[in-house]
Amino acid sequence: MLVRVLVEVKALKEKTFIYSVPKNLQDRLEIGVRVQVPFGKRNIYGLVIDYAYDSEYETRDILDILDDSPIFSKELIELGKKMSEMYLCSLISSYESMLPSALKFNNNNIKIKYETFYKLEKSIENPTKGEKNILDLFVSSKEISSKLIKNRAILKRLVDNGVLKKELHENYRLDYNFIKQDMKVLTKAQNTAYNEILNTDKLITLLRGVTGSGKTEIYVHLVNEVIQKNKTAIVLVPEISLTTQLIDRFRGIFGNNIAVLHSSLSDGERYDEWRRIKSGKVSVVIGTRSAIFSPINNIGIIIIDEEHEDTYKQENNPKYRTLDIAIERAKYSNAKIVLGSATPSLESYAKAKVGRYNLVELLERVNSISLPKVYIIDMKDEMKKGNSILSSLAINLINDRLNRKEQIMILINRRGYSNYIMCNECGNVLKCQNCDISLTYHKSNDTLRCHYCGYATVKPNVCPKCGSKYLISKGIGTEKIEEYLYDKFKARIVRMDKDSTTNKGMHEKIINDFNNYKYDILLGTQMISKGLDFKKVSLVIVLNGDSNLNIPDYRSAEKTFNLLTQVSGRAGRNDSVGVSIIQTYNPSHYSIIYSKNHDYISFYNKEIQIRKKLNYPPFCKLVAVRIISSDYDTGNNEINKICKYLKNKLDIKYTILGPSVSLKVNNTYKFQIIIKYKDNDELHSILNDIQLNAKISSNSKIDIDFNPIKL
DNA sequence: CAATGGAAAACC
DNA sequence: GTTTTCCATTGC
Repeated sequence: MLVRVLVEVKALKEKTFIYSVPKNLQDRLEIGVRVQVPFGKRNIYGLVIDYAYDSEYETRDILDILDDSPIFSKELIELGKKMSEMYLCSLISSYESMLPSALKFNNNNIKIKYETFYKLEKSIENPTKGEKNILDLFVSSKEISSKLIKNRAILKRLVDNGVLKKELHENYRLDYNFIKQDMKVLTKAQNTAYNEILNTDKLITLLRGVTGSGKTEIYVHLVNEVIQKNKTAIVLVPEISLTTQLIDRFRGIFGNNIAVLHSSLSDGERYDEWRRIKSGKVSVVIGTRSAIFSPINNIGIIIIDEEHEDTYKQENNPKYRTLDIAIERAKYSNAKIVLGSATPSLESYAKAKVGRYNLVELLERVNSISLPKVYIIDMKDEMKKGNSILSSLAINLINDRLNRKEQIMILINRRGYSNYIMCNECGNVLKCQNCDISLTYHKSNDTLRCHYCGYATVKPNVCPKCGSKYLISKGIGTEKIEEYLYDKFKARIVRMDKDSTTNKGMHEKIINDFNNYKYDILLGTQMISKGLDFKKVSLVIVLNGDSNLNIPDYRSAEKTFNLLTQVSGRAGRNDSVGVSIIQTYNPSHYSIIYSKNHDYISFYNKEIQIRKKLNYPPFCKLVAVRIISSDYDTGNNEINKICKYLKNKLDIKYTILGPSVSLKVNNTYKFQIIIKYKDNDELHSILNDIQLNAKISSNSKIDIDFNPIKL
């Protein structure tokens, strides 16, 4: 018996090896188990990914099988192979991305926890009082946890005499408390949408529902329907900590029949959840993108909530798009896919409009609560009035809301105190030593920090270049706003950004406290713009509504529109009409104008024309070819070689942009070429060839990224 | 012509 | 990844 084994040697680009399986291991061997094999002079681990029928080499015997049952089903084994082809990454990286780290090839640190139980084997005559105490426990249940049995000595005697039998049960670290909730009756609009999703022949449904239209309740009903048919569901969310409300709802309905794959789970907890899923104890998995690889069978539906979010793209190998994986898995199990969003990505909406996806739209909020009124404030005018941070309208409305004991959310897209520190004498801007990025001042601990690499240093008193002591801070971040708000309003303010939420559970605490009206104002970065639903919030203010517009990316308008629409949807979700204020220096930009009226369709129509004119997705596809190098000159050299080669190989059907000049980040340089294409076949094999065969200097490496999200 | 060392290939 | 092989260079 021969098998193909993927060995755990990362430096090996893509080699699998054929081993023979000795007789005594043959009945335990299945595809998807991990094995120990001899490799050269040492013994290493590997994964059985196929049977083999002959080998041109002399084979050696597998030494041992590590798993009692395969850690990958056949479906997932095939998916791993497919991913490595699709994204031009190694098989190892494919499979590793699909596993909880506890199972990664050589990780022995995480152990399964066991709890000891006892089972009654036979009865005894004339038990002593102590024995009777123990035996009485077995009247109500067959198995009793060792935790409930106090008297160890008698227990041991009963086990020794064969009265009780010891059994180990796998124990899960997580224990959820939940209050059982009832399914809500769907509104007429929700019910129509629900039926349109259930009855479609198309693989993918795009559910566009304005904020507050009750998408979650439709998901609940869809998942319920799937469970009734004895099938399973995967529900994907962009970031777990921002989606607690959705999870609470699911847990309330489905109780312990769901597993949640948190980003903040410990490795042990994550392993436990993985095993609960694998053992078939749950029907629903809720999680972030990697939950798409859950070891769950017989999938009936895959829901991708907030489908437009960038977090659905993995940034390291395999650089997959969650939807692409969802499609593979849905096809395998004959499942449906639902993409949900208030502001679908242009690509998804375009596909839905031409009929490739089933388009379902929910245009009204539940109970017809009107969408917030949005004011766009031109900060150029406000500056003339001397309002550099908050406009007069914002100040008035904040005071008004504070008096009415209502809550306020303020979004500023930058953390820290000030953006950068500049010397007023020589104009020097203080930069990170590892990156070509200016340092942000954090007043709370008087440090300068690099938001790219994490470098931190105490703020110097004098300019490191000219020695002048006139260092001035420029620009505003969350810390400064917090200080300003406190001075101006003396209100109860809580700040939520990457700095105030580093400790485990802080996120939830801030959200809960704010929800319980322990604060008047929630101030934060992008973090507060998504998924949160606070009843008492009646005013939302965006301080630099145009900050995304300055980023040179073909999606910057889309990002701006999404952010502003999502944020202003936060206000007035209950009975009062909410108000949103967007402060900007670009009040006439279409992404801002259309977000004022929550007018996705007009935004789409405008933006799609621009995409067409400039030939950007959805009118073409993109792939980034990058060189990552520790040395500027070598990297520059390599990317130019590749660029030349590609220009030679690819005909005019392909547009090659770049190579772009690289900034230093964390002491490495990234050089990039973008290729626009429509038809992938020829390009894919050329890129594969480059990746496998191009001779690249040892201080550089090549990196290929289909559908890159950072240009 | 052996010794050396660094790059390339093999490892099943 | 470590070990082995290959091959060009160097030294005598």
